[in-house]
Amino acid sequence: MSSSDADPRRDFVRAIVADDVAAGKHGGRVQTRFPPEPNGYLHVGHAKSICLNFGIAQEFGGQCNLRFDDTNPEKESEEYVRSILEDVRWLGFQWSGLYYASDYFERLYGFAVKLIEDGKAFVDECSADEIRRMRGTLTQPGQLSPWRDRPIAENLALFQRMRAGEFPDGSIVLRAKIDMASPNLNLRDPVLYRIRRAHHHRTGDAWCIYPTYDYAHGQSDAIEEVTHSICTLEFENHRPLYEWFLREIGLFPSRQIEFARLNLTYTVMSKRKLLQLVQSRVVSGWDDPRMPTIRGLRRRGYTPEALRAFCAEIGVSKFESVIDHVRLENALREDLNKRAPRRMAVLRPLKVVIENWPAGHVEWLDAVNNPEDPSAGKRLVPFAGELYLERDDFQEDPPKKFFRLAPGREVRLRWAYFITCTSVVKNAQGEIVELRCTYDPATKGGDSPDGRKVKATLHWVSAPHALTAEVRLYDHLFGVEFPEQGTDDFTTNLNPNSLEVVRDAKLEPSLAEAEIGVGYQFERQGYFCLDSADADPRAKRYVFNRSVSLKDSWAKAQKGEG
RNA sequence: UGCCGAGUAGCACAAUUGGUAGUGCACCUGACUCUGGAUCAGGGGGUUCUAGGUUCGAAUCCUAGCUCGGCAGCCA
Repeated sequence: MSSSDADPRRDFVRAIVADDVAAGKHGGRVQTRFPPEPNGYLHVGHAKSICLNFGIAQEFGGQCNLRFDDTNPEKESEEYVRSILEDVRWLGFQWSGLYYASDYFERLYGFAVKLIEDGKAFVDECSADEIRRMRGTLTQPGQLSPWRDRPIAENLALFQRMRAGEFPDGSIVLRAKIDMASPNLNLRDPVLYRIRRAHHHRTGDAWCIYPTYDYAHGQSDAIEEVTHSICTLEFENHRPLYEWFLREIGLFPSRQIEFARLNLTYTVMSKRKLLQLVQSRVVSGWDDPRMPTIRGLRRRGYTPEALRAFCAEIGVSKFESVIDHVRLENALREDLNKRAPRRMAVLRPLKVVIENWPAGHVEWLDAVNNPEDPSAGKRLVPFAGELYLERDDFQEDPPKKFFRLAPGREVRLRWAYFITCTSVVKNAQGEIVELRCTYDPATKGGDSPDGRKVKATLHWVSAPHALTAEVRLYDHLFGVEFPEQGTDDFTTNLNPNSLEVVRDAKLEPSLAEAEIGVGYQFERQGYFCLDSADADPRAKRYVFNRSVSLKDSWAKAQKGEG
């Protein structure tokens, strides 16, 4: 993690940790953990949690484990484990210990036996339906299970036989004996173990009983002696249960602290909904560049630095806020502005012929790689008698504030020459197909010795040297700020134009050496990167993703004009 | 019903133990003059939900009220 990262705000979680350290709690030791369930891909919301957990450990000289919360074999897989490992590393974090809740199955079983022996847990033969019915409601207490007072020895024997596979799936469960009248429904004799004959990605078929999250999570924290167990708000009501287990079993007193998960405008963040988008083919996969997943963002061109800076900037609180998507974009712009090499690319080419250019002549001109960073050096760009300009950079009948090319007008071609448009060539339909221009040899490099000014500098690409590329322009996946608001079906708010493919873009030849994972600024347009899945530069297949556009004040100005 | 959280600028959010209310977007102005769709600088804009209270001092603490949101699975 680079030292240039923004200082994280001192949020309420850090305040708690700082207080504990100052008070000498746990000898001043700080231990956190990031506990994903391997049932899907990580998204920016997880990045927030990762930055929080690993960040706090770093700041307080502590440690952060990566622990997979793999207690539900039916939804989990090795594929997800691998992707999560990769994403956490890519974000720039290194875990102290790599653990799996499934590693603790034997010990968790032992703790359950202890609870039974202490008369604090029992085997219940009620069905899931019955348990649900007897739990009571928000306003009424629940009823005691008829099996609640079974003798300890019988519970022990039954639990042992559950493990041994003597009962069918879902037939009986182990429950804690707490309080069926508690206003907190989580304390109404919660289930600790259920029977599921499912193949587990790590323990295989060794177990047919699996612990529930509530039972497994806190004990796993305690086993690792996690001092601060940071999770999201929906677990707040579970905290009394979390503490009950640690107290009754007599384990390390890990402390659970809840914060608000990340929400972003113009997207959805739940794994379930993201999965729905993948399965319904609205997107091409979990790594579709429009997805808020870590993989999607990476493929889109986001950098770990930008993501970390974003997380530091938004801070953490207990308020379920919705962060403006532009703040994510700004974090990327800020990062890439400092270090992305500049290149020229014409997305919608309009051919230009320089009439007074010596036939067959080619010049290689110096072009600065990054005006923000002199150490980035220069490159050479070829200039010949035919080139491409952006169609939008020419107007035959320009409105008042249009400063770019028009008949009779002179503009500068970046790093090259001043050119003047002399005529327009149209086809039978009256469409402009080509421009005729002249260049001023005295303006080589872009300065005119007589000091005359031009109002615009345009990007361009030499026609005979141009690479042809596919460029994918992305917009928000959803057309409204809050896709889940005011509708039962969030997909009705999908933005039909979230992907625009430009198939005949022209690139300056140096882009043939573009590398996957590097962001380039296409001047005056935005930041782009090679698509890691579909591009193959060695086979001359160039596919670029627009990571984020440059701020667009011209479009705004135009809008203002009406 | 219980627990928790939130009401702050047009919008979305901040504000370390009580000490001149900040950030992004939007808006306005200026600088640069080889990204005029980049970048940088500056500016306008708030009775901090209401009513009381504590205090030299309250967005922050207390009381009452109003409004809104989250959670309540043999998922995690």
